[in-house]
Formats: sequence, C-alpha cells, structure tokens
Amino acid sequence: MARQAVAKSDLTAERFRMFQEHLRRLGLKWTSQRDDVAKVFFAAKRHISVEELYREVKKVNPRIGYATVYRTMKLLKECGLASESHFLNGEARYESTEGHHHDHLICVQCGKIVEFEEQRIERLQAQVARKAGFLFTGHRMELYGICAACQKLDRRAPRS
Amino acid sequence: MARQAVAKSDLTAERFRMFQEHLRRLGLKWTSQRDDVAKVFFAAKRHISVEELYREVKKVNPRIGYATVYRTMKLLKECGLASESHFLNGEARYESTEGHHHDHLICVQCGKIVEFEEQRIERLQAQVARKAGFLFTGHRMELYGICAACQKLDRRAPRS
DNA sequence: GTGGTTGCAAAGACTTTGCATTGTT
DNA sequence: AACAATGCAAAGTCTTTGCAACCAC
Repeated sequence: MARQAVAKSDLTAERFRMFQEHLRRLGLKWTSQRDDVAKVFFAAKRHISVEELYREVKKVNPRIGYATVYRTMKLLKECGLASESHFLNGEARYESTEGHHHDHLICVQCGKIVEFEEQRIERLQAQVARKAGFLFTGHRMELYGICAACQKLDRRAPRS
Repeated sequence: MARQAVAKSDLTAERFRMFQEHLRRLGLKWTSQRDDVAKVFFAAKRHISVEELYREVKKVNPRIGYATVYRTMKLLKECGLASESHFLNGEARYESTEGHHHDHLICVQCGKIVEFEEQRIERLQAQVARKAGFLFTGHRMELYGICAACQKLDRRAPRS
C-alpha cells in the first residue's frame, strides 16, 4: 500500500525525479499542478492531446487551467521527457520519450494509430544524415494507409 | 516567345492540365485567381507557406485574399497536385507532388532543409505497413540533425 | 517575504466560413 | 441567367501572454 503510493513503476518514478531535477536546476518550483500534469502525462496512452490531458487533470484537480497544461508540457519538452508531434491536422500531441523508440502507422480513414519499430530503417536514416554532413539527432516518421477494418468497410460501401 | 508563354516546362503544363481537368470533373470554374495561385505554386520552391504564397500571388494580382489561397490549395491537395506538411511548428507548408518522391532532412538549428530519396527505406516502410494489414498509401518522414555549417559554429561558440 | 506560479481572460497566429458582389460558363 | 468564386470580415481553433492573486521556497 505504502509502496504503491510512490510510483506505478520505477520508470515513472525515474521520470518524476528527472522532472524535479530539471526544475531545481532552473530555480523553478515544484507545484501540485505540475505534479498532476506530469502524473497524468506519464500514465497516459501515447499521443495524448492537450485537450485530453486537460480533461484528465481536471478530474484530479478541477481548478487546472489550459495555460498551466501548456506551460507544464513545455517544461517537460525542455527536459526531454516529452516530445511533441502535429500529425496531419496541426493539433499538438505529446508522448513520453522512452528508451525504446518507435514510429507510427496511421489509418487515414479511422485515425487508428499503430506503433512499430524497424531498426533497418533507423540505420538507413542515420546513414542518410551522415552522408549529408548532418549530426543526426532524431527523426519523425509516419506511415499512412488504410487499416484492415476500413478496407473491409470500403468493400461493403465503396466510394463513388 | 510564344512557346514560353504557355508554360515553363512540360511538367508544369501537365499539372495545369490536371488541375483544370479536376475542376471540370467537379463542375467548378476556372478563374484567374486559381490560375494565379496554381502558377505561383507550381513555380515555387518547395515547402512554401500560405503566407509566402499569398505574398507572391499578391504581386501578380493585388486583389487576392487569403481565403482564396487557402481554398485553392485545398483544391490542389484534393487532386493530388499538392501535399501539406506541418513540420515542427504547425504552420502549413505545401509542396507539389512530383513523379519522384523525396523526404526531408532538417537542421534543428538553422532550419535548412535538404531533400533526399532512399528507395531502401521506402521498401521497408511498405513492408511494415503490409505486415500490419494496412494498404500503404503514403508516408511522411523528416530527419532532424545539425548541419555541417551549424556544427562549425557550435565549435566556435559552444553552448553552456 | 521574495519571486516564481496559477487561473482567467485577452490576445495571437493560423485557418475556415458567411455573405453580398463579381465572374464563368 | 444560373450558380460558383471572390474578398472581406467575422468566427473558429489552438496556443501564448498579461496580470492580480497565490503559493513554494
């Protein structure tokens, strides 16, 4: 019981430590709002949007404001714990950066997101960057397609 | 002289034809504004933003409005002649889709964009999608790094 | 107590939409 | 003549910022 209250996992606990350390380094303060946002974010499914984050935090702390969510996510980005994507529509979505990297395969019809990891692609990317004289720091890759379920629907009710 | 007025190249001429054909199919009209926007877009450097497009078209036709630029780009996207990206900040940028596909390598410090093409990556991507049961329709891939020039600058004036 | 933090509302940036007018077919 | 397209301004999104009250240190 007592242990459970500390953190859901060592990984999450480690993230909290990193976040707190980042704030301390900058002379910033540890507040309950930052704690709430970080908690929800670390526990959330990937690709969480600002709105989803806001709604979830609101359940724990109804007085949270959008501004604080944005400001906290900015801090989490700064210390490398969160990364931001815009996908197709431009709305920001966040995911926590983990040891194991992955990319996304997105259904253009229903929006379903599947994650994948492909070392051979990663290696080729590093190679491409190196050849162009770049110090490779990261990438973003999204594959688009129509998922199996939507393909079936299309067959039943084809367009045009 | 007379030939030059038709189009800068067969490729551009072909794109105009495709655009006009698209409009005709939908019962839409060919207007001078659509002509102006398409002309500027086909001639533009890649990754042109709405604002850049607007300013360029304004030189040719000062009475153009933002709404028309957006509306025309939407049509160009629909018929597959333009594709939209949001890169890091969420602002829309367009580029014309060409026979030969390419991806982007972006310097995170100066914003320089280098294009590249890597068939082996493309093949692996199609493979990944297929394995997940997706009908692969496209992708988006951006590699981030620090370009050679910025690496030199960093050495001279290092951070921290 | 000092100085960063918060929520709110206002302001910004980018994009879309409503509407009377204009232009294509 | 019919009806789509335009420009403008207003409205909509998503995000950031100004500010007085508040809270961590």
